[in-house]
Amino acid sequence: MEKIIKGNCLEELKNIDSEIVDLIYLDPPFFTQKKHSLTTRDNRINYQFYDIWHSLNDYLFMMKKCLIECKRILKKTGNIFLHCDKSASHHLRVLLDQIFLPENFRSEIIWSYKRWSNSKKGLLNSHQTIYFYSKTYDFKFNTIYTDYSPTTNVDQIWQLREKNDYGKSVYKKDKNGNIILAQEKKGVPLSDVWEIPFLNPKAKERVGYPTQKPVLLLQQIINISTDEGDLVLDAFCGSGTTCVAAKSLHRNFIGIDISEDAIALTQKRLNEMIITNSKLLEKGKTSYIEKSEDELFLLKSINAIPVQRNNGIDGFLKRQFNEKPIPVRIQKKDETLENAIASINNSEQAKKSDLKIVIQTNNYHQLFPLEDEKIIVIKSSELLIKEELQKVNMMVYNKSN
Amino acid sequence: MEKIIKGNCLEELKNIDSEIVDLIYLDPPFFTQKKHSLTTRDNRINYQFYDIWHSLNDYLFMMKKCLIECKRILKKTGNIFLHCDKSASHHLRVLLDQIFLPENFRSEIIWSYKRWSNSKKGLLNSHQTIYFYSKTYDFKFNTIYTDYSPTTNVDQIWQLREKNDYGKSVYKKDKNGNIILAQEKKGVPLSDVWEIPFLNPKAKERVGYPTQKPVLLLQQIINISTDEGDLVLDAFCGSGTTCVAAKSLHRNFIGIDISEDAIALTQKRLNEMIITNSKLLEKGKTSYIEKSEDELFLLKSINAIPVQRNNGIDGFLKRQFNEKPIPVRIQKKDETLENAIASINNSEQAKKSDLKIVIQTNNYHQLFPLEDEKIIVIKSSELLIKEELQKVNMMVYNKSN
DNA sequence: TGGAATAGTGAATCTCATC
DNA sequence: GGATGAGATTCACTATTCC
Repeated sequence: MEKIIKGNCLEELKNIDSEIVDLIYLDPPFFTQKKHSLTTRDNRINYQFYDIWHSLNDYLFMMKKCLIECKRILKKTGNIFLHCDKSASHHLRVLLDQIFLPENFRSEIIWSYKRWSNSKKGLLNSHQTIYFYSKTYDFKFNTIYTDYSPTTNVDQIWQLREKNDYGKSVYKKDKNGNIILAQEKKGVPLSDVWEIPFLNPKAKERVGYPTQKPVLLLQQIINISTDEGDLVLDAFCGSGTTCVAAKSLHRNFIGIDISEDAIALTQKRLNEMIITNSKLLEKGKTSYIEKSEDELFLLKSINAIPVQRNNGIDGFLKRQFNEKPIPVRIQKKDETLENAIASINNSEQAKKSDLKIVIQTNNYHQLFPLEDEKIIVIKSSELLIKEELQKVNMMVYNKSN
Repeated sequence: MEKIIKGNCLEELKNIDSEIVDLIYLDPPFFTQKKHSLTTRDNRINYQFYDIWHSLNDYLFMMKKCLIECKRILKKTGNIFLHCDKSASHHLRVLLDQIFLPENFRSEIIWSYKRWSNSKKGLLNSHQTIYFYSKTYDFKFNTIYTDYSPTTNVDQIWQLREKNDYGKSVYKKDKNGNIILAQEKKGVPLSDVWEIPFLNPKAKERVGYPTQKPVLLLQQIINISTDEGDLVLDAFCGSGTTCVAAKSLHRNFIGIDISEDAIALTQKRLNEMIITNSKLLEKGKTSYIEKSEDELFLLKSINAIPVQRNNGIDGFLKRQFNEKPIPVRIQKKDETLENAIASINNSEQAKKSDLKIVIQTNNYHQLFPLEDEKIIVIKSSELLIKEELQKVNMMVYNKSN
């Protein structure tokens, strides 16, 4: 079943039979008290909706009525996910406790992401909350396993453990004192903090609808709480992300939205089914990091900001010279000092600076006298220490002769 | 001021003058309805406390009274951080809204960590929430800057941009078509999701107290919301992490706890922060909780192992000389080089070494020629750069005359 | 006075030139 | 031509300026 309904969510929910839905995902207005508006990239359609309410009670009253209907249509094994942000999350969870009861609270999922924004006085917001409740204790759940953390001790994965007399966890041993191997391990169960990249402004998946969520987020929710063929419902479907995710995972779905534009957009997306894989998730954050730990410490020790993705520059100082940035280049292990200097000079960005710094890290290659006023060469502290130690060793050697 | 008070938090708070505290951190029982108990590694002390309540209302009534007192003692520029977990966070935030008002809500901080799995049905719980409210709009806040994301390229942070006629953002150019460089950049402001490792069960820092929080977490809170000399209060101080963090950052503090054991433990931890030189080596890799970040980076950049602050030594090189350790001393901000050298020479531990290293970090005091063969003085990279920049500035000045 | 325009942001993508 | 990498681009941001 694929159903997209234009209409008021409260009224439309009333038309749905009881106990037939496996998963409800709700992404209602967050009570931001703002008008949200965004235009498609071709400037042809301006999507907007008003998240402005007379009072908090108005908002909560609407949400309460909606949640009551949701509970009714949910199967006994069904789950509900309510997406909110800091604006009203606490009030919404109080509602959820009222309607679904505290014992059916399953998780507070944190969707965390990095975002572009100007600095403000205070901390940069970079997460939203998704409350996960089930209708009963007997809820459907598929455990997803993720990779072990790199710091995990392999011994702990392979060996069975038990609690000793003091309640401490120790490796279990048989009568002969041999360790006992554990059963098959699948990885670490998925945690309740989900680092999923925010839908990037440049992503093809973006359709120009404000508050659009990444398909990946919805796929994860659908994966843990439903099986193929199950019925998914989104009562505020907006740009239709839930429907797209459900379709891609072969689930049945019902999408409801009050806006004509939203319904049209959802239909269009279902026909095109454009889902961009996050390159960042695919390749992993670490694949973008080109600097070694040593280089990072060195940069930090001179109060420089590290930059990746640039051949000539490793970072730049926090202070400026002539109101221009001061780029820094660290001599690489097998690089001559000349090459290091050439490298920073070739960098398109560094060319615009009046002063550049090269940090020398080894002495394998002698440097001919430097003419360029715009380049400062500094020996790294480690190199200086190495040189001094050599001097002292020489003295010790000479004396003992 | 350093004050550790044994007593009921409500009563003790009442004895504190109004509007004198800069930062309150509260880590109350979370309403888990459980008894928490943990034993020290040597099995000698069993710490425990009861987080069992007659009803949610009982719990909230206690917290409400506590928060009202907190508001009273907080300065007009003061901040409060309330640490909670999923058990009652929503109710606590409703309380905070009531007492501190919604407009003084600053952030919902997510402390996320990796944890051992006890595979249950559902998502692995791996975060806690810290609510950040201020007393007024005019609150104290120090922005901390973090590194740019590895996916960020230099070009855009380096170049000034403007909106063109179509409202698109493009690089700004001068009359000659050259790009214009941007202002000074400090990095990315700290976000509200903090990934700080949960106390590793084997960590030295761990003292055997249940619900113990990492010092790093508290240091971050103290850093963003107070300056040196400010007054920090923790009304449920437990194992005393807040006090340790406050002391390490040179803040005054008051810690309150009802448990005799907790008070004793806090005192013990505070006392151990002053560690005798003789204990230094046997401890080996001691925790470096009191080192400033700058010193840490400097030590790391020369491949040295940081040691806890003592009068003479900041760290040891990983390599040895004459089969003896090489201690390192970093010249402090307001310290003459002579004093730095005297300091390391006076250190009991350093006396056993054949070679010592002093890293000079400023030029305020001239150094007379050094006779001592056993001391190597190295200028820090930052100082070297500073000197070079001064030279260049002089040249620019002379030329223009 | 207070909403609207605007100017400054940086994450992560897309694009396009280069190998 | 596929892979690579540098550069440009866009926005559920935020603070300031502008009427």
